[in-house]
Amino acid sequence: MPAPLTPDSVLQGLTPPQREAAMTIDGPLLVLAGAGSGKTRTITRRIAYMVACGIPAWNILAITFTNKAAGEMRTRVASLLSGAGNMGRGATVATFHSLCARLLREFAADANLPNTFSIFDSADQTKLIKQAIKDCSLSVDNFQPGAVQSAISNAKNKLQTPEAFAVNAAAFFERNVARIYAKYEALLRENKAVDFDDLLLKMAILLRDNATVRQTLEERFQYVLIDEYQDTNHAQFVIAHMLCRNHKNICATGDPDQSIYGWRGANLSNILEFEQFYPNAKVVLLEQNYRSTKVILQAASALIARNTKRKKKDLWTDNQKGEKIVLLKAADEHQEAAEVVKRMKAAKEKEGLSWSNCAIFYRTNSLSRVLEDALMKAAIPYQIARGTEFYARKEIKDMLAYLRVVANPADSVNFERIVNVPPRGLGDTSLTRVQSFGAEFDLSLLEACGQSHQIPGLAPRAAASCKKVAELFKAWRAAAYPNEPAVPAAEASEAPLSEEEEESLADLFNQSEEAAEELPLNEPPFVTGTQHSSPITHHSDIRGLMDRIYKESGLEADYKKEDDTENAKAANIEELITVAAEFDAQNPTGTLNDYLEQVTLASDVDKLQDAGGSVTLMTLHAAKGLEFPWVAIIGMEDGLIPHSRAISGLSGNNDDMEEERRLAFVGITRAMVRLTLSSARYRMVRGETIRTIESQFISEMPDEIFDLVDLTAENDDAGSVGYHDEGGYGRRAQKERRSYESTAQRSEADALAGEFKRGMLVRHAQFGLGRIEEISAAGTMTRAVVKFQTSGTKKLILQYARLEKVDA
DNA sequence: TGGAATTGGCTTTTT
DNA sequence: GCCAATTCCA
Repeated sequence: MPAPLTPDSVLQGLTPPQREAAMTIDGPLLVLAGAGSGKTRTITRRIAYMVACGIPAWNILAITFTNKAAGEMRTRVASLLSGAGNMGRGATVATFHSLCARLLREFAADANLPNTFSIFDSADQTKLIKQAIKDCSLSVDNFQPGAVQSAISNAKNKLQTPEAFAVNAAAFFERNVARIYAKYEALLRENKAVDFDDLLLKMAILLRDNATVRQTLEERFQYVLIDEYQDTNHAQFVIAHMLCRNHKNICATGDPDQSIYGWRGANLSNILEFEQFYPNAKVVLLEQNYRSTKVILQAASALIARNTKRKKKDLWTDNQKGEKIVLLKAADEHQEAAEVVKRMKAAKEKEGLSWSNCAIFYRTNSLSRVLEDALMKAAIPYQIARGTEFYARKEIKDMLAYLRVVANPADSVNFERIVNVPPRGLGDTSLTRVQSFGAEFDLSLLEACGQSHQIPGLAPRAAASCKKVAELFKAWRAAAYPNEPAVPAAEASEAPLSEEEEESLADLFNQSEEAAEELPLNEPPFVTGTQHSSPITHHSDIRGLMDRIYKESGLEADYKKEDDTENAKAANIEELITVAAEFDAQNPTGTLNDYLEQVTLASDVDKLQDAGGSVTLMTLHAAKGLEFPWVAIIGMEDGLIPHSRAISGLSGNNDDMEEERRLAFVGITRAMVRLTLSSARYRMVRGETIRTIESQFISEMPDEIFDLVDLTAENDDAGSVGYHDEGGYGRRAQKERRSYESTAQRSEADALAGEFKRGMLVRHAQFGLGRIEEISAAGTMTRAVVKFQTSGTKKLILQYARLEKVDA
């Protein structure tokens, strides 16, 4: 019997500031929660407190950053509210993206969206952008899809429609992006799809322009809480504030020092200027840290103090002082990884930790490989926070593409992906014909396939193959949506195949038909052929649909005939089917769209298991919000942390640099007891070994908190060229021969990088006297940022700049 | 048309 | 060094 829920009982054990935050439920509230200050605890208690005060849970909306965080919050709130009966049920806890997806489905008509839209992931998006570029008769070489994609994404985050974007587009590039953007939007519409950014943009615009919808939702969500507010972008800002326009019951929690998503459009001023926006807002600071040792906190505070864009906040802790931070300098990345692993193992044994107490962070995903090798060699279990990796596999994407087309037959992007997978004799030439036919009569690719017999110039065999595919999809669609009248496209393909056509296709479709026949008739819920059973309406059966597609599409036969031994593809699909079965079990009323949405909006951290008994590897970004007793951050090098892209400072200010510093701060503050920061003197980057420089962030923290472990032989300056034994043969030798010159340049660059150091006084023939502010090694080029006394700050390439050292 | 072989390009972070 | 896209060949 859970204790009765009273406001007092809910607040038990909170500190005065936490209590104040939890008890402020009406009006705007900003909770500035330092790292490890018990924010989640405060938020969950706050929700429970509201319910205890008589606010029904279904009037409460909490928005988190990841699905995992949402899940955790849901669980914690549920256990706090277990004694609250009905009043405690029905709170909405979701991420911005999943919330918007859900609401846009509910208000599809108001949002001017088709009722079953698909959500395109970045890969789909890229394909569509490429097509848009081509459709604008521009070249993919001149307009890099990636660059266009981020330009469009930025525009969407700022709620700029193509028209609005065009108005502001002055330069050549922007003007063309405006055209591409408009075309891209048209293509999305044709595919009945929205991209990630659209979920936010369309919801924001709907709330902004449609008073009825706004009122409905404002009544539904009378209390709104937004976590990780420092990472919200403009669209999210608009959504949040439109939802609270009248009641103003908005609680934003976050920490400006942990804002690490500026590159994705997050706008730090959302949190910095919260009080300007709501002049009567209450602000609560949570400054006491319960997580880390004094030493770790000291390091973190010293580092973050270098930033200018922040709200001053003094973290303190009652925890013990703790051990010094290990500053590890290795000769190369292999030694670095081996040593980190060795020390982790030692710490585990000495201090009685479990593997799941340990985590290793890095700036870029590519750094995980060396670590994996080292961990495998040491036979240590590990997990990588890369849940999306599984979904990125070809066979998985193919399978999901089938499902996506079933859910949304207008999705030509995904249809194109699998129309010839497994091979069905539909190559480029055939497909182009189908495409142009579809374009002419305003049909989706699948619809065009259904009418393949009318397509001029299409080889009979290809036409028959098209028709067959269209029929497969018709059958799957009917099975998945038993209550739906047959779609027109399917009707168009009524004409039965001629005998000849059947015959000529026999070899292509042989396996799949056999497989279909083999399906046991009573194996629920599907029966072969066009018989209609309708289990889906009553019970989610993604698994059944997937099973059926796997067999009938010919994928299974295709994968299984592949050279025996390790049948990785088939195994992965089986894994996918297993996971789908879990979805069915957990979401009995879930639809195909729900499933696809979950899969598409899943993030890396979402897949992490808590007590897996294994070491956790992840990027610094993914580490946000987590904590571990033992932490190592590898690759503490200039160009990595801070990343070279931030150093080169294309944005012209040092916002990027500050964000990198915050990223390091986030990493450091994840550690509870032990922290190791490591760097490698030489590191292989994209197949080239480069000489590295220690991260400037190291020098921004006080020396005395470090315990230096230097494994590099200090005499390698002269002999550095021969450091790496190159076994030169094969393609590598070829490449080496070709790039002999650049190799020579590189050792010169290495030498230069060794010669010039940060802080050094130098003279330039043209710019005069200056001081080196940064040094960065980037491939064959070593760059220096030099602040000149009279000519300002310049970025120079050392090889060409001919700098002279000046002795003070 | 489809598979194999070669080449060029490239990497920051993710909903 | 790795991957995707392109080219080459049966």
